[in-house]
Amino acid sequence: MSKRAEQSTTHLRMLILEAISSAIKAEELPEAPIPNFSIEMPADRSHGDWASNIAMVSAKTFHLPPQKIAESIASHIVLDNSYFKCCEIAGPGFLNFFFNQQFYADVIREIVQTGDQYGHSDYGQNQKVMIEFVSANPTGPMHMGNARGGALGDCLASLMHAAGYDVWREFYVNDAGNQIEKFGNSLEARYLQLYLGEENVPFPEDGYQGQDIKERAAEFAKINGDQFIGADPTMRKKALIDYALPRNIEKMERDLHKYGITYDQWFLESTIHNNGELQEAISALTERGYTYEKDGALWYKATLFGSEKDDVLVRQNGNPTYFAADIAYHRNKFVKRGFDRCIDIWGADHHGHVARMKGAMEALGLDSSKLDVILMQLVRLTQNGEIVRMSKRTGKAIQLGDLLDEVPVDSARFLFNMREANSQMEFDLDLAVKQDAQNPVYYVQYARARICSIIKALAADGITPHPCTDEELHLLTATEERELILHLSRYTAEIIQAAKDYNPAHITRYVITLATLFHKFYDACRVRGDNPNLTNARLTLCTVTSTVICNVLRMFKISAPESM
RNA sequence: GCGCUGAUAGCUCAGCUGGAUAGAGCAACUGCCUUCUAAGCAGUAGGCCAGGGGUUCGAAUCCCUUUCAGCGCGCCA
Repeated sequence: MSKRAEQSTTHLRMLILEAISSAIKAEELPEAPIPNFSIEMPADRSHGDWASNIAMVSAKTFHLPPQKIAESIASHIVLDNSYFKCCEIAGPGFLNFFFNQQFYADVIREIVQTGDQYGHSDYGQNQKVMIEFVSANPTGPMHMGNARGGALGDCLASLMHAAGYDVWREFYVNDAGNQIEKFGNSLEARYLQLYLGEENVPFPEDGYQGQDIKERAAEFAKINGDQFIGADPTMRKKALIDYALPRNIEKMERDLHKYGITYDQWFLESTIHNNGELQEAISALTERGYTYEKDGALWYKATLFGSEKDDVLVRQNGNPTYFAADIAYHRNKFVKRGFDRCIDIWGADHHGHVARMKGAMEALGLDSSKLDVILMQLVRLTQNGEIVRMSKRTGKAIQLGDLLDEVPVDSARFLFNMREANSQMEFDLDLAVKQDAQNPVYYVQYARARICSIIKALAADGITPHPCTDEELHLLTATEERELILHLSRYTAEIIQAAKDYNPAHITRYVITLATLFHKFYDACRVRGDNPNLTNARLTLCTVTSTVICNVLRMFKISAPESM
């Protein structure tokens, strides 16, 4: 909600409490502790702009029927100098409050004044928040899950920035460990196959099958020729990895950039292996007595922190596990870099890892509640009504790059943020490619384009908006106008709510509703008319609506064309 | 076997920490363009909120349970 609206609810709470006091003084209500009560917006607008359940929840303590309590409060409440014009008693004892004209006028003024900052708040108090997302394996191209994670993470970051957090975007690059080994083995096999024939060089069973591996090997061969055929296998693999890995990372960076995503940092897992922090983290656990040796491996006592079994940190062969590195990485986020809060976006198939990771934070003496993991369900890609399978291994899977070749970025970013992370979603390729009304992103953009068109058409006749007087703004009394202004007034609160819930989908829904309310207004109220005062007020309403639509779209890095 | 998610209109999904007759968009049907973009609006139809218990003034929402679905329980990442 706008500052106005927010003030209105805290103010209202105070007014209700004062009314109860007067009612007690007048001996209409007995002295009794007042329980917690809510002030919320009813789904049905005819039930007021704010409704309170005070009479119902206090029925017990006052030993009176809710209706009676409501009547007493209503008769004692003083609404002068507030944003409310009246209070009604309804249903089982709800108190329904209605905004007065001044409220609507002030909402519009506030948006005019704050402009592209409207919606921003200091709710987050500038806390340092890291959002780590996508973090795809650099061993191959990114898939559809990464596409969803990218849209989600990036928009969430912008959302939290708007809510007053100091946001940091990070990509964790798994450039160490087992899968890099596999990567090397796969590259090596493809490289050798080029010279020795596919039938003479077996491809590793657990190798990466993708076409991209062949391509990288071929590029490498083009540069280096056959000089590595007889080389030491370790050297050969290292050379191949050193060639291919940076290129894969660059490709991801390029693809994500095309997608509108720029990270503050690409954090290499290998840095933690090399700078001693991995060892530090392990030592920290050992010092606290949470490790032991068994079967030649170093174990972490995860069972002390809620897990069903302990976990290996250092394998028998001396190599640290992924989990050990991940512990060190998260320790780095909190201890070394001092983030107040860290959000990880993971695929839902990693949910088993969440409790372990949080447990490990506790084991290190860190507050695990500062680590939040958003689990993202998989995306089902559909086309022509059929599910398109995706697999990183088949080499035929639809990749993020392919998606962006087909689907406009605006469309992808919006559609991936239509559903909550935790719900499985269907991504309809046909719909995403379609540049028409069925695609919600166009519906929203169209509303804004319409506004631009109105402004342009009126300007052509010399009618331009100028600062509104109260008198003019008080002319906006139609239901469609009121509904639209009311919705505009809630934007800041919606941002805060969405930030609290880590849920950008809340905002895509908000802006769709905003577009709908504008279209309804457009249909019911003509801007151009005989009354210049009303025209000016409506033109201003159009302008502030456009401001809010643009604020949302800009926040999500979606374009807002002036004409369509 | 243990655990994590989820189940709401034909389809895709909302429904905020319990609130007033359960919502939207697609799809179907009916209307609305000599007036600011019809990429729009209005209307009709569509529901035992998976089943069953409980908690209370009040449950789609909270608790228990059953069924079904997806996933996880590696010295993989």
